[in-house]
Amino acid sequence: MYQEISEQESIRRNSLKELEALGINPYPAEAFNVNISTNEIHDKFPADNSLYSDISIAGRIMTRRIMGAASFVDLQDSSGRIQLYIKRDDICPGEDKSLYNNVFKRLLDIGDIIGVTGFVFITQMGEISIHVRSLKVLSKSLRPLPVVKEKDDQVFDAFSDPEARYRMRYVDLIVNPEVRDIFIKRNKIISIMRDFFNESNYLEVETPILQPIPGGAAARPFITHHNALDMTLYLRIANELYLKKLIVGGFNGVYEFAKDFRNEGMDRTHNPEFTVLEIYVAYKDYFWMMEYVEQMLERVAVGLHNKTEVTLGDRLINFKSPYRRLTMTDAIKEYAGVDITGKNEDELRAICKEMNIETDPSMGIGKLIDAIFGEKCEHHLIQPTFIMDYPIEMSPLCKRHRSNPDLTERFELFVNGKELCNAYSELNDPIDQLNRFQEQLRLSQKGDDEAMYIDMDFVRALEYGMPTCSGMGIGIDRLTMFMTNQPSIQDVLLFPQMRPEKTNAPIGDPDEAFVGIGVPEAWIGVLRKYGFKTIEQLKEANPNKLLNDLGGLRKKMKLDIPALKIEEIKSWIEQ
RNA sequence: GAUUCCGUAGCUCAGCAGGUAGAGCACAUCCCUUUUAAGGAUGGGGUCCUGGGUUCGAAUCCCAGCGGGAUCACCA
Repeated sequence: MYQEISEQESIRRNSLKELEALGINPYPAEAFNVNISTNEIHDKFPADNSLYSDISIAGRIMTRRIMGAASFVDLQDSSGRIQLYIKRDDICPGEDKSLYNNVFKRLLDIGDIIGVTGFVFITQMGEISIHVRSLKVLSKSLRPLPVVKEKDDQVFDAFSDPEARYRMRYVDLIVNPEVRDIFIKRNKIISIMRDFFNESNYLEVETPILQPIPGGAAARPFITHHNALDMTLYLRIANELYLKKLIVGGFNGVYEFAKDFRNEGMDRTHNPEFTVLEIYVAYKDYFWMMEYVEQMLERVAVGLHNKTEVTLGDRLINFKSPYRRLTMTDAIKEYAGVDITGKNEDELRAICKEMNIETDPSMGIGKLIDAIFGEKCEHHLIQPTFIMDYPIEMSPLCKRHRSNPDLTERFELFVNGKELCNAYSELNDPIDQLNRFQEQLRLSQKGDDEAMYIDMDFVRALEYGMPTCSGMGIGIDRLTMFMTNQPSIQDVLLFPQMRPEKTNAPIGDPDEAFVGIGVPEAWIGVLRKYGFKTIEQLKEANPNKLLNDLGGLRKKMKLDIPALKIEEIKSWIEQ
């Protein structure tokens, strides 16, 4: 196949061949011994300069400033950048200057990966740099990297096209250091949480992603098929039921950082696959869990920022505990100005109508209340706020409220007007659980396509007895968005879901095929430019028209190649 | 799904009362031994997203499609 490449790519491929011709392997197999990183040098030099006379470091060439027989290179490794000073007569001590003149100056490019040895010094301009004694090619880059420049914290020509950044995250990570930082912070968030749970002696577990019944939440699942078992399987929408089965099994506390999958819309806060932390702890209730969440988030914020306040857009969010607690009824009273206590379905529908909130007939009491809350309250909840005691219809896995049977012991934590956590005193009454599942079934028959599936194995587990228990789920992607001040979920996912790219696959027949039917090599490029990518296309052409057009192109492009004869063209086509 | 904006060189972008496609960086050749958005000289590089239409003529105007962003709707 033939792949169209740009001029710059073609130059780099030629450089690659030249390197090989010089006996330099552009992709060597052996390890390169690195004994220091760029940030270590910046941290410790020159206070501790005795250590930096014999260093060995590797990274990517990010910019070059060539000044005759000496050059400066910005080398980037995983921790940052450092300037290299490369002097011809230092890396080429003998008569042969080709390593500098040819290899470094001509055959290496921005984006190539090299290893160097040398010593650290400070230039006249005051920049800590490495005076290079030897240089080795570690990997040749065949595609030109976007060149981002910077002066006085002002960035020039940033690689900023979101589509290109998300599709080619590797390039984004190379040239945009703040992107790398987001993902380092994301990892740190998870580590802090994991440490926190482990200190409590809770057990990290793994539960099935392929589930026969997509339980534990209400959402449209991705559906797949297992061939050997010849059965439908679903990618999990939640792992809640499995984790609770483990509490039945006798673990005191279990947690899982889980990828969940939901076959729904995508936007700034939703990706079809996303990460959720769920944790379940025996003998606790939702009051205990609120305090645990407060401690956890405070610790994450301090771990990342050394303080509990976190900047989010033009707001400052303070994760210092305790957080405000508000029942859903009180929140609606406060922000919507109505008391929903004791209201039936028709009355709630009337309230919605009055407030211009859209409803449909499938909505029960729970969904109607949720609609009012979503419309009138959520966006007010900027600082971390626990909303407690949700209507029972909305929470089929949650324990009935200890003092009001129409409510559940559930809370959600809202931050910046968005839901961050969801937690319950878990329902452990197997008979009530089955009734609630059956109620969900009725809702789904009524037309609610988000009602839950019934998992009879889960009911059976509860029948063996689950201790009182509190569980909590928190969206790791959203938490990362809050903690790193990113407005879009795509910016906290390394590889956000995208529509397939227009194929950039190789098109057309290779050079050999054209040569095979007698086309002179010099003409192959012209034919491609003219639109003949395959032999088949060429054979359908009119020879006389082709002769005329190619002759015209030859003149226009000032090609220094022999003109074609009609017999030649006919012979290609007739072969 | 709706509305709206965008798609031009490797990157960032200009060009759009329709008339031979531009800049900076990057790239190539040359000069330059402590520079740093290095500098100087010269040069090459384009399916103007795709397909139709209007027109003597379309990157530019119109229609459709593809891809992306934003807003809204949907979404435990």
